[in-house]
Amino acid sequence: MQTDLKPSFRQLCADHGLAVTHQRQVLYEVMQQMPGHPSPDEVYLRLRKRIPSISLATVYKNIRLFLDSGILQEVSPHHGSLRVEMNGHAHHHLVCIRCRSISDIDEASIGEMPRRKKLSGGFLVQRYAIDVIGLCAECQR
Amino acid sequence: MQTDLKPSFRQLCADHGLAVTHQRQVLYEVMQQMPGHPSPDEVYLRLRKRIPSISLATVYKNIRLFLDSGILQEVSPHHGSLRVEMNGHAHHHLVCIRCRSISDIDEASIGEMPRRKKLSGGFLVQRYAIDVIGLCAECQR
DNA sequence: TGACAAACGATAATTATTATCGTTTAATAG
DNA sequence: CTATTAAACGATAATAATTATCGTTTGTCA
Repeated sequence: MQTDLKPSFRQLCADHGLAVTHQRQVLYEVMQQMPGHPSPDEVYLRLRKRIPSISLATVYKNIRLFLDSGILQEVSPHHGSLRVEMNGHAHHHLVCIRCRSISDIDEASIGEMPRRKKLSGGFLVQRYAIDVIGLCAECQR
Repeated sequence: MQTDLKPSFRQLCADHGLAVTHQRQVLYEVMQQMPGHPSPDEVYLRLRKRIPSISLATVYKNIRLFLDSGILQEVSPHHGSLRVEMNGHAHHHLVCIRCRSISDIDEASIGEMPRRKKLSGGFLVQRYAIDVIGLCAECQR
């Protein structure tokens, strides 16, 4: 009996020109079973239960591959290294997916968010940080 | 002649219980002159022009101190390590400043952003990533 | 001014991630 | 169905970013 996850992953790989390996297949399945925002290490620990011989490097390599192919997305578009915010005014960020540049944009220029103090679940809102993700003028050619 | 930056920094330190050292003072001044989103290393390179003997560790220690005191802010509330987004639906994030947890919230629950295709400067919008920053129910006590 | 805690500089340690390389495996042509 | 070959694997070294350690120096406050 074939599970119906396999064919869809096989298709996904075909669409992106990736070879279908056992490791990749199980990696993908394991991640699907981890809702939320797992780190590569967390994925690795889970994956080892199904493929004890798997390497952490393989996990990193394939997660990067999935991200670069657009099969998966990162939680933060700029998680790389610490950046200090030196713009004192209320503003948000334009993040270019190609050149990775971050530029500032006035809150007024993109429209205000409807502000609420409390959200469902009792979360107390302090501020909104909005990343507008797309292509900057330069990178559109 | 005293520059009027010094007294305000002195006050800032007093408010947050920090000692006023020469290194800290110049670090702060240098960062103020770097609009945008400098990295610790970029700050270090600039700062060395004014205090050649300064250590990179001192830069890191004091930036962290400033961040923890709330004197400065980070560009991204979750820059730490790579996180994979496994929630397929359109959603945004509630980021707790205390426990660092990231939970998902439906786009509908926080109100829609006014969507535009193009922004001033020719930026081509692909999607919005919104972080609602504040305190989760747990951390409010 | 002098004592003491805090901050400094140098550098070791840690963590996250990527690169290298010899071996194994999947794709596919015959 | 098997042989060829490029791609992927596992182990591990290398790199980059950040934090910890520790002996010395400096700011704070009595």
